[in-house]
Amino acid sequence: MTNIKDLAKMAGVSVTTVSRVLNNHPYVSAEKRSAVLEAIRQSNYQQNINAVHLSTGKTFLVGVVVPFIDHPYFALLIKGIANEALKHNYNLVLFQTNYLESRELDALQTLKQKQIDALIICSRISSWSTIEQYFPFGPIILCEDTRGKKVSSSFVDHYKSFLFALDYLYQKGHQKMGYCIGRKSGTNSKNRELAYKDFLKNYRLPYNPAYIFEDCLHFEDGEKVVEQIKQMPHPPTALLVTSDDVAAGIVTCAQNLGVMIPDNLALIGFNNQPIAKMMDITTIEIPLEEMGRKLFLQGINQNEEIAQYEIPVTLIERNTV
Amino acid sequence: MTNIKDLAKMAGVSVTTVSRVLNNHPYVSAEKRSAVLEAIRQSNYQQNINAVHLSTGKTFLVGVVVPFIDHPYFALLIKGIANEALKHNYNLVLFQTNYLESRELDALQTLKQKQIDALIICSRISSWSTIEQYFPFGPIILCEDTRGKKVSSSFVDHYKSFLFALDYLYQKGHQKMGYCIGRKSGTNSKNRELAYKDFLKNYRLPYNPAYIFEDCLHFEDGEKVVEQIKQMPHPPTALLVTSDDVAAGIVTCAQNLGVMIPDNLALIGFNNQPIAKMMDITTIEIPLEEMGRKLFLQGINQNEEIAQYEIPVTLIERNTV
DNA sequence: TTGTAGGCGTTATCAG
DNA sequence: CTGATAACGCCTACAA
Repeated sequence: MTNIKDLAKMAGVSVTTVSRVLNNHPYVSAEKRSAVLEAIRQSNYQQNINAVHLSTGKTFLVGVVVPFIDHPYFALLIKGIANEALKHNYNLVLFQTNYLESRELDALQTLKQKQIDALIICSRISSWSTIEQYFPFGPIILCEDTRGKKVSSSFVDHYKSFLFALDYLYQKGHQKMGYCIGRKSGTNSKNRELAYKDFLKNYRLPYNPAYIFEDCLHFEDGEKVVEQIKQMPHPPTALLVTSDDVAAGIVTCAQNLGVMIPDNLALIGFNNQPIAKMMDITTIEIPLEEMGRKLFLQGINQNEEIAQYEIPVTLIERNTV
Repeated sequence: MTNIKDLAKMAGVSVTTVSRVLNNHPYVSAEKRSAVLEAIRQSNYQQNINAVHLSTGKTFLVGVVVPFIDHPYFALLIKGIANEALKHNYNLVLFQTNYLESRELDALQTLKQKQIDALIICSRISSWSTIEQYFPFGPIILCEDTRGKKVSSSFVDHYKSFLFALDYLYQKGHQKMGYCIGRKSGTNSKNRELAYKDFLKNYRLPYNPAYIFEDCLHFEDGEKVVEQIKQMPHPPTALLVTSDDVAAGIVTCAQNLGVMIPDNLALIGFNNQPIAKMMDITTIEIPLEEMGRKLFLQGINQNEEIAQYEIPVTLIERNTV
């Protein structure tokens, strides 16, 4: 492989000059520049990017941590991140953790090793204090409410959104509402749980743990929700479903099992995925791609101060409430 | 940041010795080793991985090219790749191309620059000859039938699978069958088209271009398929649907529009995604995660010869035929 | 078992 | 405008 030194020799100039034309720096005469360019052409030269990385201390690589990628929420987030990264000539290193702490640590380590310039953590399992230890090594951006902490983030105020959706259902006459969620731990889930409990307390409604459905991630998870509801003597009359996919699964399954929607069961999905539109599902729109974009920008703008961006959501009224 | 030289000074040894303990090489006395370890502990030392890369010429990074990640087919493929990469201590660089040739070239370029050790192209837009030019720079693995070419791949014989599925439908009494596909170009699609035409010719059935539905990628795309079919004077009686997601969308929409499945319209999906099981959709199972695993291994086993692995598929009979 | 010295390919500083 | 030369941080013959 020919290197910068070879080029210098071929063009009859110094490596410095070669480096200059390579990086489009000024102060190089037209003739020398073209000599170098010619040498590059002839030799089919290719920069060794690792050497550049070592020398500059930058890699134009940003890490993205997600528990799994085969989920519309994360897929859309990554899509937004990827599109923005493309604009800024960055590439993405993907860390699929399956919520394995060791895997999350790997990602953090990678930051410390300077293999990536920044790390975006879309969802985490590891504790706050372990993540904190890596702050000195580069920007770490989170996708959860970090207000009050010294970390940047773009996030949805899930407490507020849940309260809003619950209120909406209440106005529509519902008293027995529950919700479906992916996992119960995690900041976002905790905030929703808090909202749920506060809401119940506020309206003096009873708390029924059976109204909370865990492990609802995909379309097919809607099935068990409907089955469980059918067996309840006092089923909920409305459900907040934290992913439109799952809501769609519930709608489909409900149809087959004779549960009328919205009459027997009202539904509010989240994200406003295309599937929600097609199936006419009332939903809370979360601009995930937009959020991905923001996350990325926070990662690479080092001159920027620590900032927490709240991403606004909007209710899309359709026919499941 | 403390480096290997500092460590050497602290531990009172040479950089070589430090390097040895860092890489678990033999021939270093117990006491020197512990001295180095102690220095590492005290200094909170962290290797600069870029320097390692430059020196060794390897990055433990594998590139993955996909058109978009928010699609179950690619998501599952990536999932398989990611899981295997994890086992071998590799990380993944994700290239989302949106089928932009320039973006694919970026990925290829990255290989040439030695930023990644191998490149897995799950689906491509660029021509065969341009890809060929990058063979000298590292392993390039494809996800399409490359038999007869000098490239490694793991692939499904879509010609064979399509023929098989078509035959199955024919045995069940169908004569007017069509198919839904993501895009018409692409090797895999071409092979399916070929199978389709050969099949028709073989049974002396007429070719009707209206029976081929393009741009069918997601659940919601099922809607337009059903709508189009409803308007046809002579609609197909059976459809091969190259993604279970889309098949599920068709089932759902058909229900709403009064198209009976399988009586008015029989369906065979592809992939055997969980959604197919839940919705009782007959499908051709493609072990995508397994395929991802294979692809990855082909990427990193440089001693291995060029090889093309055909991934077997199986028909899962359910209730849409 | 240990250490010296050279190399990996670039960029950056600084003196012309 | 141009070019030595010193980083960048690590690995690895080769010599001892």
